Amino acid sequence: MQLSRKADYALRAVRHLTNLPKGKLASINAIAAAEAIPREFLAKILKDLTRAGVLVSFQGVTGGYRLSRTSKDVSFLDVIEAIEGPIHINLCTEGDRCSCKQVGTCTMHDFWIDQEAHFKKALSRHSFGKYKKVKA
Amino acid sequence: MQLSRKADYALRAVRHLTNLPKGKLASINAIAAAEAIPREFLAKILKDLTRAGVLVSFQGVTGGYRLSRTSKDVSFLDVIEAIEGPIHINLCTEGDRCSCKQVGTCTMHDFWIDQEAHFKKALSRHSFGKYKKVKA
DNA sequence: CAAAAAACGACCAATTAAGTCTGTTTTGTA
DNA sequence: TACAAAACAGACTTAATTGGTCGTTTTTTG
Repeated sequence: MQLSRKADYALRAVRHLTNLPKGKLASINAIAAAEAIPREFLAKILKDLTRAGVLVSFQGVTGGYRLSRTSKDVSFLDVIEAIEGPIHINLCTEGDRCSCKQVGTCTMHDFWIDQEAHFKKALSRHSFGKYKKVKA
Repeated sequence: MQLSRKADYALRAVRHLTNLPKGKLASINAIAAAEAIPREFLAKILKDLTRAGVLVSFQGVTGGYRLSRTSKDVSFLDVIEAIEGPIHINLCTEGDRCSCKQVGTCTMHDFWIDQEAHFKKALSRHSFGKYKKVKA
């Protein structure tokens, strides 16, 4: 019942990119140093975020990463799900993988569906706009 | 970011005990069969719940388990924390184990504290009274 | 071309999750 | 009193996941 280290690092990395001067890029090395994240592990994380469309990457000697869109349009949910996949607070809410469906009607199912919806909403409403120090 | 199978089983077991006729006990075997939980695994779970004070157990041939108090006074939080220990939605909210404290002030910390508080409140407000079929 | 950057994928150690197995103790009943 | 049925206790196992490392390749630019 805890966010993975990986997802937490991802959030920190994105927060870092939020405060980059417009048009600038940050390298893995720079982010790793600034946020105290193991270099190679961060490399994997940034790759995942790029594949998920949260970041844009540039190769080559002047390369690096930046957000793919305005920080206020990047939510915690975007980042977490990019790393961990779709959030399911209980096996029970994964639909097909829920065993209680076969046995009968699970009376606790609705509760978890509600909680999950609420949590996801909170995460999706929380954007990185809040972490921008110098507002453009 | 998901409830453990163990905690889910624990909730189902407690729900089962909620609907026991007053004064009656249920054995591990009975619960395991009714809720489709592996017998030996459930035994450990019920032991944990008993140690945590959620259930009361009786040994001997007519033994078994029952709730230690009214079902409306047993919350999801009671059960989950009995099994998984104190809930911490992120390493960040565990206080001492949070690395960001050393580095500086973590701007995301408050968000997690809030979310955790909200989630725990929801769990603590959700009691098993709701799952009682025949209301005393 | 050399340096610096990202991309890719194999590998690894430790921990946790989920469950099993074996044996002990307690207790009501035939 | 012996037996059966129940809980108690804890060691053990297996597989998956987590958190992270390493080595190599590709891209880009001064």
